[in-house]
Amino acid sequence: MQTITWNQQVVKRNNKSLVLQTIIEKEPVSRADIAQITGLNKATVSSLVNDILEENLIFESGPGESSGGRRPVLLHFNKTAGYAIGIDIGVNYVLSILTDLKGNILIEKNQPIKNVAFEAVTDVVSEMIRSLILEMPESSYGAVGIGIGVPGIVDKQGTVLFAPNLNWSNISLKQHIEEEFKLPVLIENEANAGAYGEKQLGAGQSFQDIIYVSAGIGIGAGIILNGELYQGKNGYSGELGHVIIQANGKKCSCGSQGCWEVYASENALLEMAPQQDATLESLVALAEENDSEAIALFEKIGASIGIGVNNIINAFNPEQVIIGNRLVVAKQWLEKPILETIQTHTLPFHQKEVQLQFSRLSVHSAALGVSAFVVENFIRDGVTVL
Amino acid sequence: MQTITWNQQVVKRNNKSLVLQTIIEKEPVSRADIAQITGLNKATVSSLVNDILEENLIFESGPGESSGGRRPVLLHFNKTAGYAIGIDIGVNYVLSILTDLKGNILIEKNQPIKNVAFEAVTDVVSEMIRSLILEMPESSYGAVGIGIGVPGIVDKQGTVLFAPNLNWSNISLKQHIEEEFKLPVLIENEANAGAYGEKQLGAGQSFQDIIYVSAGIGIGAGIILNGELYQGKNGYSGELGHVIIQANGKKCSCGSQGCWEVYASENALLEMAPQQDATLESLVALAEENDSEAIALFEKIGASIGIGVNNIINAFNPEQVIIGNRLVVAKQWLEKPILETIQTHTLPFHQKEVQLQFSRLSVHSAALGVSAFVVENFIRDGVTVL
DNA sequence: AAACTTAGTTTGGTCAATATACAAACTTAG
DNA sequence: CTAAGTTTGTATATTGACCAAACTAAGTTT
Repeated sequence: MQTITWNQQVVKRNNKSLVLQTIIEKEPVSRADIAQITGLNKATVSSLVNDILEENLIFESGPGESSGGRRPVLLHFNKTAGYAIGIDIGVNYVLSILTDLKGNILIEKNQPIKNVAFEAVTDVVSEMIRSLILEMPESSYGAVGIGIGVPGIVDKQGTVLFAPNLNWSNISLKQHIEEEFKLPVLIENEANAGAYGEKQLGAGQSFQDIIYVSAGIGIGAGIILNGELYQGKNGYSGELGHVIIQANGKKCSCGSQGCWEVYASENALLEMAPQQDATLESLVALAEENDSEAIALFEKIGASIGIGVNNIINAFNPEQVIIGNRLVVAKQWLEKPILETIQTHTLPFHQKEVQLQFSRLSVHSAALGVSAFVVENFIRDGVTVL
Repeated sequence: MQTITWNQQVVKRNNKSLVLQTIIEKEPVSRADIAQITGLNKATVSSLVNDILEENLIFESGPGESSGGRRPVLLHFNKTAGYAIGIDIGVNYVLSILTDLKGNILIEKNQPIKNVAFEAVTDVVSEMIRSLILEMPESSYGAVGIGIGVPGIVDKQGTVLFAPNLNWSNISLKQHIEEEFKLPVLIENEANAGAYGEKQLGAGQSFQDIIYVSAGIGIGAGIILNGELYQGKNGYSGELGHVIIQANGKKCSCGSQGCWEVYASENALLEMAPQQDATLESLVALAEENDSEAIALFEKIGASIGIGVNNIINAFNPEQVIIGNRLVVAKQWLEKPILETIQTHTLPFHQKEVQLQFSRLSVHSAALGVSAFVVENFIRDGVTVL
């Protein structure tokens, strides 16, 4: 049984968080505006704002326009009160970014990797973090945390249980990085991270129920319900790539048969290509030259993606489906077959208002997602403790 | 933006609810126990308990066992302070129950129907409600509400958007019943109701993430995440019966192809049966006589159910999957092929700890689910208003 | 210049939770 | 059969958070 008791401290913490969130979303904004938006009393807002001012998370600027009376003091979110580090570990690269508290990228580093052994990768990651911290501007709070996205199954303790493409299993990544840097560290599945990134900073900002499909070498998915990432029982859900769309179909590397990703991923694309040495990029190049074979290939993949998206819509009835990761470069040829498949398969009631979109943050979805996560944790826990 | 402000009233409401919930779950229980369990101060508990006593929702009984000091006053939930009405509208029957506030069934009425026209069905429903109210014992609050489960898509306003098997569309059921009885009315999809029933009173009581598969004439699903029913954007989610498990497969009545329910529902079973006039009951009778053809048929259906359950587990990573509704009578022959399909298809990490179970409430899942919903709403809203 | 508006602060009040002290009722050791 | 210790539950005063209302500040409108 969950035993959360409610008292005045909880009330204050929540209201303070509400005021801060309002400032972040609506800046510049006056105290009077906040009172109006939140329904809190002017006096309460004033008091809470003063608390937050002392914490350096917001600042005042010169008076704004009068609307017929005294001019308001405008409040702004101090997005450079601290910085977050976001890392995206891919199968053949490590991408790292330093962002301010609003998710703007200040520094970006990208390093190809060949050796995917745990020690080799974490060496690269550590080195990148060190250099980001060195190059970071001065600020009140410094680095507020490190977020890492991983292409694999991660549990709630930050252990990478299984990452087939990296050949990792049971790696205590969070503990390892936390010990080295003594900062809050958070590990998330790459698709979950991408979903959160798009929700906070990209294509999904005005939606509450979003499914983000990470269509890359395999297929993963991040599921956002009621505005929050759904994590399943053990923290690992969203293995939508292994939903069966063809009973007794082609063998999948997971041991099952007929999984979605066998028909709709980058791997599926390359396997179906007639060329021996095809890459996603080479096929896109062909399609751009109007090569009908390449275009037909993309359309076939698109139809298969559509089958899975149909399943997602019927199962979750989300407001929005976002397609992300590498296959986005072929959007031009994929979009139509996906939409057609939905139109001919999905229940009309579910189809009616759902939005299909492609990633807006491109390669940064996952890194921005974990960095946004870090910021959220900092704002929620870190500051109220002060 | 959601603008929930927090104040002392909210605190009190939540703490009061916490205390009442504790009494319901742990009765008989003393004030001191509650303070210990909830973390609230003894005095606070005392005051809140007195409030709830005045509302007649709990009562005191003689002193309990001493544990070395003064003997405690035991508190009990007054489960007969009011009664809830639960209705399950099926394709060829209407089942109605009167329950106390703990979900015990006091009166049950079941009436077969042939005419599924809206007016005919609501006449039956109204008549049943009237007679239940007449037969209801005296109590402080009387009938606290009416819940109705419907085999179709229901929106958050209680309108039945589409119920193919009843041939209903756009029926303002909630409004209609509310006007007649002047009681709170709540409409829910049959599978959602069943899921909630099993969660509160049946097989799912100790789990937080549950998928309830309603395997009947069609297939529906109720999705419980973090202990709460997931309702999707418009209140209609969980159309898992129309997830595609065979791309370009058999035509489905929904207009799509290869939907799960085309392969795994009661309809699928009857269609595959060699006998012209087969029914679920006749096939079960055959299987009980060891008819190998009938048994093979159930096993085939079981394997198809397994494919869909695999998809559910990989997508949601739930703690428990409950199979309910009519096909449960064939549990004996279905269980093994379902489990085998999961073992050979589902990701090992997801498979590891998930429970597969069959409904414990049998035909009452849905009716008990809506009735439990009514009780919950009453306890949460109804009483705090007093 | 007077009247009105709007922004933000100060003051005093209310309410819920809490700490503390205490009474009631029971057990146990000698 | 006491006396000491425990446990349950209540009474009282305090704390702290929000709020309403009065007030100051700084503008606009007529």
